[in-house]
Amino acid sequence: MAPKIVDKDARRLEITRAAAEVFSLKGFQGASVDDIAEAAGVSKGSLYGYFKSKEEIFYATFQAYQAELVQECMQAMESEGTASDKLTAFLMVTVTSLHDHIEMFPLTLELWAAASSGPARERFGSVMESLYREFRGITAGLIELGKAIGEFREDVEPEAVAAWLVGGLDGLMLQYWFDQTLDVRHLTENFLEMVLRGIATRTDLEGIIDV
Amino acid sequence: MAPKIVDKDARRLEITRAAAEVFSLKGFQGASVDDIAEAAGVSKGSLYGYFKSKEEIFYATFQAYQAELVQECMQAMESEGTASDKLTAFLMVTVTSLHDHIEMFPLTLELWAAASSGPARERFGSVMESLYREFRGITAGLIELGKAIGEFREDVEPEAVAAWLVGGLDGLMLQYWFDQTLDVRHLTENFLEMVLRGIATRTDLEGIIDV
DNA sequence: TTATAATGACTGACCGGTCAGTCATAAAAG
DNA sequence: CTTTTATGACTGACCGGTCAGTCATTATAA
Repeated sequence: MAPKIVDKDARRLEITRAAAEVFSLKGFQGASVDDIAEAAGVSKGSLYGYFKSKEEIFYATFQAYQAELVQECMQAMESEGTASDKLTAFLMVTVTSLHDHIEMFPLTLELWAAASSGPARERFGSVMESLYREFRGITAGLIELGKAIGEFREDVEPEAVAAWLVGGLDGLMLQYWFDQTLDVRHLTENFLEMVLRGIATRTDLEGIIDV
Repeated sequence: MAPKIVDKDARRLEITRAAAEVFSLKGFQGASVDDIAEAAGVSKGSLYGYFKSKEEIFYATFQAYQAELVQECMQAMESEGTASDKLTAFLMVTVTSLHDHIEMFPLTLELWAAASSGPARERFGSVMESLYREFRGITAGLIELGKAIGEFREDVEPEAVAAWLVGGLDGLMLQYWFDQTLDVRHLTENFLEMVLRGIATRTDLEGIIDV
């Protein structure tokens, strides 16, 4: 006498995948629970067996999307080479991943909006804060490393560079969303070259610049 | 035989000011037209004498907010000095202005979200595209200028630096919204110092770096 | 049998937008 | 100066529609 068993977690993940598409297409408010249920191939009532509210669905959906992205980016940080190499790898992997999944970008924009005002502000806001803090911390750590081994100059402030690079990625993708003729990878490569030249120590500089 | 005549345009502007607060607090979807009417001190019916839809109110509200910001930033571009000076002035004025009006930032986030998905995507999306194109164009123009007079290196790609600086501002303010302990002005000063060093020509560089 | 999953009709709150009517105003008439 | 009247700004009750969330019922596997 045991009941029908389903893998709840797997089912939840499946649902978030369908929800991601709907949210990206219609936004958080614009997507109705009926839309999501239909996209996921389940009934509305069943949905509420997996999530206790629409907000919950959105939250889980973004978490799942983000988890993939973060994992990819973190791996890049552990590449071999100088601090510059690692920083480059991190930025290029991130920009490439965002570029390749640009159709999901509205999900991020929706989260920003949800976290900025309205009833969900408290909840989503603190998630965003810690997320950015983590990203900045890791990036700043790379810069610190570069400074420690004399690769980067003493007057470089890791927090400043980290905040701008992390923020720049967001801002760049935003522009790309509105104008997909931008070659974000190329733009990033060129800009990063300039930044690295600006923060590298004299000795390293000698080797890089010429002309 | 005529009743009291009101200055429609002035009244519209007044209404957008009240609406800006409401939209910033509750978001576009979250703010009801009744909320806005109450905040503006007029009846809902009267509101529809000034604007033909809620979307129209939001659009006008953002336009008014943005117009002030853009004007301020553009002035900074026309300051005296080298290309570096102008670029610095532009970034610092912009970041300062955004910082001082941070309570209005959710309005921007709402617009991004509205422009990214849903029914208003077409309308708001094209506005955003041209807005960013203009900002990048002006910034890139400054870099071109610097290259032309030999202040900046030949291998600097104006479009790349422009896209990243403009995007970086957005991304930085986003982080600031979630964590207002960040000293955005200082972070920007330091990072820009690094960037300018990276894009300056060798000769200029000699003067700047030492140690 | 029985415990659980799944369903979808239903509900009640909310909201954008409308419209018939009110009222303060000021021009015109006496 | 007083009365009449044309005007349009303003009001708020109302309507049609939408949607998040519920629950009584049915299906299914053990």
